[in-house]
Amino acid sequence: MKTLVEPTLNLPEPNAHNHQQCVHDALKTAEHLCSERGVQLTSIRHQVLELIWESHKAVKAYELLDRIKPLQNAAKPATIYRALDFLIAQGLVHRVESLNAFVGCRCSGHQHEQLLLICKQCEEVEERTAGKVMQALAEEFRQAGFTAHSKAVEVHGLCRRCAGLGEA
Amino acid sequence: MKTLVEPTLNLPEPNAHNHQQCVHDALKTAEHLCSERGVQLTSIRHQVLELIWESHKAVKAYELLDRIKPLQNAAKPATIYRALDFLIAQGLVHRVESLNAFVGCRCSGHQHEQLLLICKQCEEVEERTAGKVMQALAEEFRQAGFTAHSKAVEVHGLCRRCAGLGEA
DNA sequence: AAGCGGATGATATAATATAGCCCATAACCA
DNA sequence: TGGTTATGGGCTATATTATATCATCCGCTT
Repeated sequence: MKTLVEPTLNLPEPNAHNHQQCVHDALKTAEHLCSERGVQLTSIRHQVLELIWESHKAVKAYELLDRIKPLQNAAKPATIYRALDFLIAQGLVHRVESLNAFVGCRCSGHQHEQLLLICKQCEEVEERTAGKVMQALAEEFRQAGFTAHSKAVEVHGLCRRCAGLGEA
Repeated sequence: MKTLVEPTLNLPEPNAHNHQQCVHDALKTAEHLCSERGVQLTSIRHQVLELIWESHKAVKAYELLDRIKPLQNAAKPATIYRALDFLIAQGLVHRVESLNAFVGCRCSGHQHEQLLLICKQCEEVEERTAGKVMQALAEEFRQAGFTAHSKAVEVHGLCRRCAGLGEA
């Protein structure tokens, strides 16, 4: 299986962190989880996950398709959507509803419902556990007599860095 | 301008309320707001709004298109999307991101960010102000240094009635 | 070898949304 | 009066996102 990494070359890497490490951890975690669960993190699925983790931006399905073609010549939309379905089912990827796009999940395997902070400027998505928010939601559900199955809390705005640059 | 109402005939109207009154109020409110704001609630926009309010379910753009054709023979996708853009900008309609669908807004003209409770069974959307949730969100934003521009809090699950029926 | 299930290949098409150009109307102003 | 602009909307085309369906392959079990 070919690999994709090509250490992000000289892309301006926005948030100060060791992204290679970050990707590496995410992939290792995914491998362990799938192995534990007895599900197959196949070559295609692994490649899609790797592509998603190339940045912390939400990425579109057809963008993934274009980018996987050099590696999987036969790739078609269904190829990507099937891989995404799997990755989402395993909690390895979030679907960002408001963008029709996908982002790597940092809390893979945990059950936390997440808050996604989506920066309009740099397009990066920050994931937060936001316990208080989820508690307050739970109380709303109780009052409304609503049985929640899935929560999508997506907020668009400016991240700290981009807001800071705007002011400067 | 033709009208659409045809008093919901014998559709099983789920939630116990006077829906005709409900629609009437929504339309009147919309008319007043647009007039106050000096924007045009044109015939097409009014018809689209009326169609959206036919139920409390989220409705798809192309469903609206099909349903408006008897009245607006020339209607094309852009006809609907333009009307929707307007109605959303005026806060008269919510876009439900997780469904790519649209629902009438009950708090038109107010600035409240809303919580949308979307029932998987009856497909109705309940809108709640959820002050505590929004407060908790605000606190998260502060911690994250995030400047929020739009919040979409959409939850899928079962409404009180449908959950009740399930148990029964 | 036969049969099974999961993953993928291959083709087609459905569903959702926007771009771009033109024209009609109304409001405003020189 | 005539020019100019802004807004709404018709029309054609096309972009983008997503799924359905059937065939094939591969590893595993019997």
